[in-house]
Amino acid sequence: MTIGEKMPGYEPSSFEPKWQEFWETHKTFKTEDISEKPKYYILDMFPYPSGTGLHVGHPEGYTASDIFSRYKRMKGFNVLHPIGWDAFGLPAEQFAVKSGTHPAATTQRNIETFKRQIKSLGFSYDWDREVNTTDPKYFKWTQWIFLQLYNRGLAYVAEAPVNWCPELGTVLANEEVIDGRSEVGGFAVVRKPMRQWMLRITAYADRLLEDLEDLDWPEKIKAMQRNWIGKSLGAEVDFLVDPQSGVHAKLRVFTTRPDTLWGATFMVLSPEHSLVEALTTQEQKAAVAAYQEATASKSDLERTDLSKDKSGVFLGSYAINPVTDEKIPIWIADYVLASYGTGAIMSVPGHDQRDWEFAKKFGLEIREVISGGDVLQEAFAGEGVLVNSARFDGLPTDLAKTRVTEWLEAEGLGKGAINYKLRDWLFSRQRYWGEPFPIVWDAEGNPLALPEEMLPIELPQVSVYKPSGTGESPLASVPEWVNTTHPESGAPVTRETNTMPQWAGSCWYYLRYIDPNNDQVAWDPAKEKYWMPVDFYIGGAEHAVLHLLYARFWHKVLFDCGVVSTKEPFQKLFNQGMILGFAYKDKGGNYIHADKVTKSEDKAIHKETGETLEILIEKMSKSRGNVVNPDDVVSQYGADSLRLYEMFMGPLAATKPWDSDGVSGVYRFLARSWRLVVPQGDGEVVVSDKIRNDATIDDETLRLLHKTIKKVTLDIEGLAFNTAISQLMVCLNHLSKLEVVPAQAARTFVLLLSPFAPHLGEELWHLLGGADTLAYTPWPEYDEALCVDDMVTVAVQIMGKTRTTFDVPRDADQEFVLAAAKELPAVQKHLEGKTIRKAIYVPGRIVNFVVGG
RNA sequence: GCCGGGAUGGCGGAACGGUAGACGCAGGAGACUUAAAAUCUCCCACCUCAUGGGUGUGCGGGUUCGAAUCCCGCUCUCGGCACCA
Repeated sequence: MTIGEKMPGYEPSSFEPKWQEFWETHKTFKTEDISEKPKYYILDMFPYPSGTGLHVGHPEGYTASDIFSRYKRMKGFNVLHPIGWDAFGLPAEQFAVKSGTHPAATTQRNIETFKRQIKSLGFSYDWDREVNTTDPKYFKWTQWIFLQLYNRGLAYVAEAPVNWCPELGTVLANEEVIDGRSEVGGFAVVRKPMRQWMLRITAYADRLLEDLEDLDWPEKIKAMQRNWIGKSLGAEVDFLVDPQSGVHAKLRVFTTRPDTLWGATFMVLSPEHSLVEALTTQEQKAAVAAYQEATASKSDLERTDLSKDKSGVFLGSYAINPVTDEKIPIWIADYVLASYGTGAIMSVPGHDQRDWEFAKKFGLEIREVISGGDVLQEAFAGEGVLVNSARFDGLPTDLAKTRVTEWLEAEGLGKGAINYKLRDWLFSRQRYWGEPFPIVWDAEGNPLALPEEMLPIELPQVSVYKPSGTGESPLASVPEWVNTTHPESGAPVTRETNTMPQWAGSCWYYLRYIDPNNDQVAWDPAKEKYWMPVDFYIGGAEHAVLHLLYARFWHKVLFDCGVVSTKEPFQKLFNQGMILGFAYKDKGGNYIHADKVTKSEDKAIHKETGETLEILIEKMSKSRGNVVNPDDVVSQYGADSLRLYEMFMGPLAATKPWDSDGVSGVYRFLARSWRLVVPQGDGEVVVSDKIRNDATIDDETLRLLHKTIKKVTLDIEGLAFNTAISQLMVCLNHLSKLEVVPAQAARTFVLLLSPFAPHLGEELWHLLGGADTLAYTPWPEYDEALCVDDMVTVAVQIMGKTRTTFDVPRDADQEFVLAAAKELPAVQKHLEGKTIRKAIYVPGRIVNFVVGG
């Protein structure tokens, strides 16, 4: 689109940078630490400053939170709206490995790009509160929080099978492994035992679950967290190993179905179970060893592949079912996981599909103990009534679970138990670019916490960033850093060479924003009390379990330490939807970059070959060639148009495709808003003489204005920005047609527009005689009485079919309206020869005649 | 398989149980212009023997004077989880 030649048209580039500079130099959005005003803390999810810069998906959430922030300021709130950088992480380190550039330099450059881009969109952040997780002044306190965890026994070292990624040379958390491959890079992941720092998040499982109740979060996210924590109620039951086998041991199992105990016809241990060796008979030794080896070399992907057949090996020995006293065979199989429950199960093939498949394959007995299905055809896992279960026969499932558990406890055979899917959090990484642990090791191999006064523990300079491949971080190859003395005893010690995962810095950044420059404490308690909790947290759903669960965990620990005043950090959470982009594929199935495509009508044509391409709507990514850069949109249409389009596309929560043509629509709206105030002329920017201070507002305009204030206000509160914008369009369409525009009406319109298009808002406000900035001008109020019309259009239906409409006074009574409706010619026609059986009038809405005969 | 969302014109999307399709994009017609761009005005679900009538919110039922909206049963689709005993 070319901007009209006549000056002074709507030219965002002529004033957008000016206002950005104004806000910056006047510190317009500087937040008072503590104020008499009510507080409102609105937070964007912590961005990772990647090398590729922003794409149009990023500003969606930022724009929404900015609109809300600006609105809240105008409503009289003291608003905390900060931004910063989650800047540790793998990409900068991988770049360092390849190029030798220090990750700090890469990080710095990326942050500058992000800042430039973000600032060009006019977001109202308090830049004095910017934080950066890689800054020693910041990670000093990340390390301090780790010490609090350590001192409370929540951080420990364990030799644990971990997700080892040879390609990345590091271990990964369960959450960073997707389908047996690394989330970053998609490399294969194998299991390998290693010494690792773990955080005891499982100790908080119940609180993390229960406290979800009071949070104003999307149900979907709560469900995902509940699912991740995976609380199961059941029982632990002890199975005695058959004394004839010569082994005196008990096998403990966890089951959620104690009511099916009479149907347990065999047992299965995980291949890693500690009693496997002892329970393996001589004849089975070779087969068992081979199976264990095969399992160990399998990747998690192979091991969890559902479509594969059940596999397993008989150990040769037997256990005694404690309720039937029968001998049942003990097997190992990889469908039983070492890391869940006790690593052993009682197999009830009649009532568990996995056990059923296993029994079928190996010819094991399937016994029905719950009636209601046909266990010869498939396992019956539903609820039913107990059979073949001695004195418990006839009990329904739920009652039987309780009764059997009570009986097991009384008999000393078992007890009620709870299990969680949630595992402790694997907290160390074999990387350079992360926070060092404030831990040293003594000569005996005991970890010692360094005193708080020594923080921060900074990263040393290294010459090589590549992981050694042995599982040690690049820090291990810096002896002058590793070898040190203990500050108190003076004894020689070695530093922990692992670093913390990227999640560490983002677990508490929202607390640092409250008091970002404090070098005495992590944050001032009085300020924390004033600002917490975060009132509104906006970000993508990709953080549903990882970041949000970890941050909640840390927050609860800090709460127990008495350093935060709320038990939850984020009161309200909202996930904006993903923005997709049009992608194009040729006949060969290759993606064609959007630059090489012309769209005409509904077809996409390859500019060079003329081939008609397939049009797809997919997630934006470099490889698909469908990334839209906000810089391009800003230079073509201006920041306000980008912001407005992001919000106008559809509901904030919805996934929606970016259509660059759509930007021109909102651009045209902003240009018409400009022309409402500044006429198309040939000279300098002057306010239109149609705008008059002395003009009185006609009734129709006044009512439309109040309706608009109401709709925009309620829509902002409900995050329905798309419909707020459409109402502003309706309002402007009307104002544009007026011969004389009362200045008061124009000013109100500008105020309502300003959170969405703040640059244009400020510029027009200024032209209309407003003082320096409108950022703190009170938000317009509406009069409910002026939000309705005196005359309303009522639809007239015969048998629920609309036949015509007519206007009546809003407060006309039913009798009058029904009588008037009957007289309408269009109604008469349909009533002819018929009897009105029932007449309904919904005031101001509809008349419906039910007829018969 | 389990848990969540969705499905409305050519497209993005609006609609307290009450006139389905607001607002915008694309498209069409016109005005202005030497012309184009920009701007402005109007049209724009489908069918039809058009001042009217009929059909329409993924499919099939139901509740109701009245259903895109509520209930029951499906289909398709997008996210997430997935051998968790």
